[in-house]
Amino acid sequence: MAILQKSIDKRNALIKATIELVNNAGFHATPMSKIAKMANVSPATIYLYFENKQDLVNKTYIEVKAEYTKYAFESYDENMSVEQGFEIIWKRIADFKLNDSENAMFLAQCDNTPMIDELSRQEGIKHLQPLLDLWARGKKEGIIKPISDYLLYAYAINPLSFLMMSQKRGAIILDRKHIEEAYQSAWNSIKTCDQ
Amino acid sequence: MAILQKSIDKRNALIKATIELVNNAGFHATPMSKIAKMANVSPATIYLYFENKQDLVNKTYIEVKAEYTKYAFESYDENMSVEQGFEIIWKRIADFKLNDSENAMFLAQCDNTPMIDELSRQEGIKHLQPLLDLWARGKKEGIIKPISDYLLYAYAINPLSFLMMSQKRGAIILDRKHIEEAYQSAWNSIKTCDQ
Amino acid sequence: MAILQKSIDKRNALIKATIELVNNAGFHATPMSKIAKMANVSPATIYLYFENKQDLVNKTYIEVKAEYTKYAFESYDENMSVEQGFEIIWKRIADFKLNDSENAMFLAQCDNTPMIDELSRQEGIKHLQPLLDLWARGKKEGIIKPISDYLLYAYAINPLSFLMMSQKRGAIILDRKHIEEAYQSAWNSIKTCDQ
Amino acid sequence: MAILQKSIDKRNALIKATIELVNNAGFHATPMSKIAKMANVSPATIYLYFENKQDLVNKTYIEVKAEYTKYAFESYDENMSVEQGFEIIWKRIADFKLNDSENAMFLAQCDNTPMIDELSRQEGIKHLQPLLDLWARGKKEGIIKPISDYLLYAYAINPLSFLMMSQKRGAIILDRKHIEEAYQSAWNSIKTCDQ
DNA sequence: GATGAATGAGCATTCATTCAT
DNA sequence: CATGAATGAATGCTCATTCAT
Repeated sequence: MAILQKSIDKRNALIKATIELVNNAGFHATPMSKIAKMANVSPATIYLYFENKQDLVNKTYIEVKAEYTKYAFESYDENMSVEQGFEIIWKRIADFKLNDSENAMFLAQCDNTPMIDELSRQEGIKHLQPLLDLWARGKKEGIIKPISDYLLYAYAINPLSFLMMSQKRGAIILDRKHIEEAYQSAWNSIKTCDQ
Repeated sequence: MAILQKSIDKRNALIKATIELVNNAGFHATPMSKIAKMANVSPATIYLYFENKQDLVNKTYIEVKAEYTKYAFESYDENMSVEQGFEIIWKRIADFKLNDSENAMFLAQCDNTPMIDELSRQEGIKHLQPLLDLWARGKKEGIIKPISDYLLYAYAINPLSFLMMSQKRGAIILDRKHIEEAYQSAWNSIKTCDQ
Repeated sequence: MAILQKSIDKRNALIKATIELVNNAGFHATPMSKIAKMANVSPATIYLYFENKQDLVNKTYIEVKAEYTKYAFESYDENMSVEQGFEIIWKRIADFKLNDSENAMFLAQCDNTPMIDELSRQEGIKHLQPLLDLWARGKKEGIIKPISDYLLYAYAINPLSFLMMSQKRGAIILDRKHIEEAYQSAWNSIKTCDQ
Repeated sequence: MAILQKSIDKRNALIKATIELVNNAGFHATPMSKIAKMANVSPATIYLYFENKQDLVNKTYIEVKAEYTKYAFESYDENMSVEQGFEIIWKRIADFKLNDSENAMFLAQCDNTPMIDELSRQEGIKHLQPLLDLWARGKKEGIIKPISDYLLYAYAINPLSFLMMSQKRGAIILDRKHIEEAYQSAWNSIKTCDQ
């Protein structure tokens, strides 16, 4: 195997270990030594790939966020109608949050905690642009309520994080029917009423 | 002042300090010594009121959660109509989350983090019963969608946490108009469509 | 024993351990844990008395330097003649350097190493003032060569450090006769020639 | 360039880097990786030329010491008179210490610190033999005081180290006049008095 | 010879918790 | 009740050294 590939593998193993351990115990309760052990490297090796613990978790956040948005928009096409486009994106996001729950949970923890640099947070937000563009189009067409994007996100997207956490905790198991109901609630909350 | 009152004051000071410090730095980045200093007591004194750090944060969570739900239901009366009752409760919750943001932020961090005992979490949820009862009535009357309470909560209530965090971070300032729009989205997402 | 005394004892034990260990191994090869062990306290206890390792060694330096100069000038009296005063001071310094060699060695290491803050170094120098005053008087009276104090110190006092180190290393054992010879050399090197 | 020359260059670069870095930060605060970087080689390469860090610093010491003594005796000739010979040697040493202060400072640090093997220290001393021989001759001729060579060195030579350090620290700038004064003090301190 | 990636051992420092007063 | 001094057990991070290439 190429030497470069080995490096990438190690980096990935570290990112993966970070996600899993931080999910289970939180940032500060996760020692570097444990991350190293889980990734099968020496603690010192982490510092070949990341500057320090904060950098490790920042980079992990950015990476997961990128993966998340890449997945979200993969099957979306700007020529779709607003409603169709929203449904496509929403379902991809639901898919990601509910199936790839390790990653989703990590993001939720980062987003509700002073665990991530403000800079990395900004970096992570940027990738949502296509959704904001879709909403802008929807507003112009009178299909989406003319309200702040923060409100739209709060009602259309963010509830999925709550559902993911609930499922993760075993409080509920989300089947196809739930997803459909959730989608309807999401759409109802942001579409203009007189449709 | 009664000696008992002095004790209560110290306990309250500890709870308050815990909230503020955990909000700013996270649970594990908040040393007991700092909490003690902010509450103007000796570190050892904390252990007269709480078993250990975990107990301190658990109890803090339960206390804040109780305060939260007490506030939420204070002006609600079971004789109100479902829609009226929901609006009353929702607006109280919005009030709490957006105005008493220290407390609300603390709850959000607890709810998205492995920081709280599962037991304490359960304990905290119980207090929401009146809202669940209201929803049950709404479903029977055909006013509220016949879907899982988790879904209802995810769409009707939880978005307020996201908005509170956004406001806390300075991304948005929520005025009366935003609140009204948010309420409409919340209601749209859970009411049955054919009204 | 008073609680205050116990504190002072611990602080002193730490200072003493620092001197001995740094003498044997150097600053960076002396772990805090070893210092703690030798002083019979926990590593954490050091940080109750000193801010960090650098602070510990700085404070140790200042303390030893103060002890050194206090000893040096103890039997000196400003009414003495220049020659008599110099002899008194010189012999006290010789006494200190050659008998209290642990302390003297520590000072020598600090003075020839980037181990001490520049600030602490300045602080340490201040105490030599009486000797400089004596030399000033000597120059005015035409007894001491009219040359820089640095030169006077280099020839009159500093050689004792070299002799102390040589003795410490076992290369020479300095008896009363050596001391007298050394004193003659010191005095010859700074007195004006035409006496 | 011959392959051998390239090797010598690397070794020299390592020695040079060691001196500069140890001067600035001390032995233990100077990582091998930094030495390697400054010498433009890989850390691993150091181990092709030296057994380990201790060996590197030992060899550096011996090399610098040899350079020092070579310089010191270069213009000395055994046929010179004792006084003339001493002046010649002394002035060469002063030259070295005050102009090649990087090297001189490194020696001073080694000589006042448990940084060097006792063996390497012995090795370094050997080269001073011509000076000791000169002194022996001087004693026989009644020109030099009949006292221990350690005393002679302490007063005649060692003060230059102190002056070099003072100059290095910016406390004094030594001009030709200072040097002449220093020489007089040195000579006064070791010559017999009745000349 | 030369390297850069890798590491185990070690270090300064912190912190939850205890205990004598 | 209340405390501040004390501590053992971590933890993040560094570094001399090795080794596959």
